[in-house]
Amino acid sequence: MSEPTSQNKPNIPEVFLNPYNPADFEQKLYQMWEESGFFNPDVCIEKGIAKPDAETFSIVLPPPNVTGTLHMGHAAMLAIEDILVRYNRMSGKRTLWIPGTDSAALATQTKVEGIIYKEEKKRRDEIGREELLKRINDFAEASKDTILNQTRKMGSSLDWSRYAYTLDETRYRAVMTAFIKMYEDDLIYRGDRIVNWDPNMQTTVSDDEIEYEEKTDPFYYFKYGPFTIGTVRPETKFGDKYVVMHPDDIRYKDYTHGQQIEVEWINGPITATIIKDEAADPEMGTGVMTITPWHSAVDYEIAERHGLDKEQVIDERGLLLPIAGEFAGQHIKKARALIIEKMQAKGLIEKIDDKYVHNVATNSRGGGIIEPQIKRQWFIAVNKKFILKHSEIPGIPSGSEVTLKELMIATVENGGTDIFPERFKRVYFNWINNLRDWCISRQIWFGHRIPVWYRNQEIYCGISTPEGEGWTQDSDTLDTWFSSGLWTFSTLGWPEQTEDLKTYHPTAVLETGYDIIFFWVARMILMSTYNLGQVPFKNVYMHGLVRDEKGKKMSKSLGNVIDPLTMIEKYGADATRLSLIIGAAPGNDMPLSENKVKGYKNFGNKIWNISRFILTHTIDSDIDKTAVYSIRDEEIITQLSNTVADVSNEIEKFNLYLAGEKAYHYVWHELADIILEESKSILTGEDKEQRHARQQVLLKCLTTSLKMLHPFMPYVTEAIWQELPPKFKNSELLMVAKWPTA
RNA sequence: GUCCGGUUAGCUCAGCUGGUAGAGCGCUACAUUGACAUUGUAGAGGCCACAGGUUCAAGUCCUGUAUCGGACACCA
Repeated sequence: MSEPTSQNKPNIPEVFLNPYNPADFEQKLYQMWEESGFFNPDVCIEKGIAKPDAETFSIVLPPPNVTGTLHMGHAAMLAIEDILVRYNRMSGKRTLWIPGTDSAALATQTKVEGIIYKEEKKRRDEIGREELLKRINDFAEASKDTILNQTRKMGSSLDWSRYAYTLDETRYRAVMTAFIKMYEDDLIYRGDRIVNWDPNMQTTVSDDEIEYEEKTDPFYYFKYGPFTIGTVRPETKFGDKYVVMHPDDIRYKDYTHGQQIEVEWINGPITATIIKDEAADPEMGTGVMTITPWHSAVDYEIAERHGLDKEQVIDERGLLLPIAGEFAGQHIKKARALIIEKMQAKGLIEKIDDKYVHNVATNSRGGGIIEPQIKRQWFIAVNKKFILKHSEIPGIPSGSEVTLKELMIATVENGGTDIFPERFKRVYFNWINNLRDWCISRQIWFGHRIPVWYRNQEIYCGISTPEGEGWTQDSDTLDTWFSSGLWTFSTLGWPEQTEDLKTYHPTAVLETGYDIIFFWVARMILMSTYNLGQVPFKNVYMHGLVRDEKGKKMSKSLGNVIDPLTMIEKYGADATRLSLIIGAAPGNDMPLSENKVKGYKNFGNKIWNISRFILTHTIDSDIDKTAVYSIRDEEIITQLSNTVADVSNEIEKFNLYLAGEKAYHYVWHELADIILEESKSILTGEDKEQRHARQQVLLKCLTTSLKMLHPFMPYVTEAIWQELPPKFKNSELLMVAKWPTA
């Protein structure tokens, strides 16, 4: 008998003759997945991939800004979440990953206003609320596909049929329902309080949205009657009629609280009142200060403690008010020098320090320098008691009298929500303990408008305009984090009691960067525990920031930005994903270099070649024929299932970096370097039985490895899977193949 | 100021509940037209920041020091 010639021997698919080129496959594969419908758990149940009563696994995608573009931070987030989702889907769970976008109210409005001003030289007021909103909405609508398509490129197996947008109809109902409920529970109130005012954007900004910039300015020492006071901001000083010192400061023991003295000041003599308060630090300068309660949070608190007058000095646009006398109407920036000139002339300046370094508050969402102002705003009371009627939160029985702050603490303290890595729990508690009432109103137009109407002294809160004439709606909109806080359940259809809500809430895990633990994580816990009596998610997994190879923050000015889309184009999505996973311990910043991505592209090709080699030698194999395994064959099989068990275990513990590394190491340095090498002689040897057995072992190694690698490298593994002869696989799509178990 | 991390091979970092050190990249030598243009084998290189302590045993636990970084607060 002669050996079959290459003519009549079955051939391996031709695609394997060339190296794996991701660009040739990725788009087609994604389309195939999407069209299969398996991103949707309902379809998985329908087609028998998941049992109707299977455990659920749900994640909400932290919604990227609707006008944004994909950066490495997104890419890392998508890689991590998609690995969890694909693993759980293959494991037979009812797996749901919900996509969405965020209106990013302030940032988006700023952007569009900027464009309009540049092109038409028109400001917000000249355009009008309705027209501006239309333009912003059009802009958001037009740009949303950019980020969504870039999200697809990473291979994200999101259920697009459940796409949510923070401003769409369902989310609008959720926001209104939550607001009204909180209003009726007296947890939302309106008050005059000092807030962070952005004179550029003409809106308040929350404490968390502020960034401090270091600046060097002159520091002035002024004569204030018998005292010397210091300031960097002379332009706020016109109304300073209180002089504050520490009660124990012996230098000023002869002055008593409430004592009045006459002092010569910027625009003439004024009556000053002595205030003794511990907020004055005796170590600081002369230990004496004057206060400006309307424009400083600390001063405001002192004034509140002693019931002092508060006067506005600077208006909302940054112009001085009549209290400034001859300087009234001038912008603070220009007035400063003139005021100093006048003070100099009056001999009220003792000394000037030229190089005083201090922090200036700026609006991190694209606005300008923050000017504290007292304004009438809406707040959420975090320390006010109320009755939580229904509760599934550990340690909080239904009907408990609680505060929102207590709910936020209990959720994490009692393990209703677990945070990884552990150390962020402390960060979370620290923040909650310092939490003040949350200012939720914004003076911008893009966003959910506050559902409150006014008529004379009447006030009405409801979803639509009240009956009768003469009502006007509050012109403010809600902080974008108010609607984001509802995200885990508003995306599932709340306030309707939908099947989705019953099935998928609480969600399994929230995966996000540690930089938004306060903005978002804490607020979701607040909103979910309050509105549903449920924790929003059982686990929080914090990833670090993606940095360059030297650990520096990526920034345009440093020129060290690595663009995920460029990486996908050059090396493929699989390589990009792996480079963001391996070597990235949870919560630690991850260094990334183009070389690293390149290295993982090689790995993709390695898998490709392993497949080609195994297929070449097994394509003619009869898998139905019984195989007699040698001891070594058994050993290989055992090692394979141990590896899978190991990888599964690390994924369950959220140690994706270990899971990825172990899978990588097995495939390259065990399967390829050792098993394939030793198999060569067997495959070309004379012993037909031994050869047949080894063929079956290698096929098993191949299909199992492809499954094991799929969550990490979905494209190349699926591309290979599609080329396998049907007799070698038990599922048409690798994406829904059953996760191997020992 | 308060809190939290880090300090391990030339570089970037792993090392979970304590049992005399690991990966990737880089480097050196050799092999290789090969399943692999993207390969393999072998190798060099670390008193695990420092000083004490607990222990039969300490990168690993405790205390302190140095140093780098981060978050938050304050800044008249």
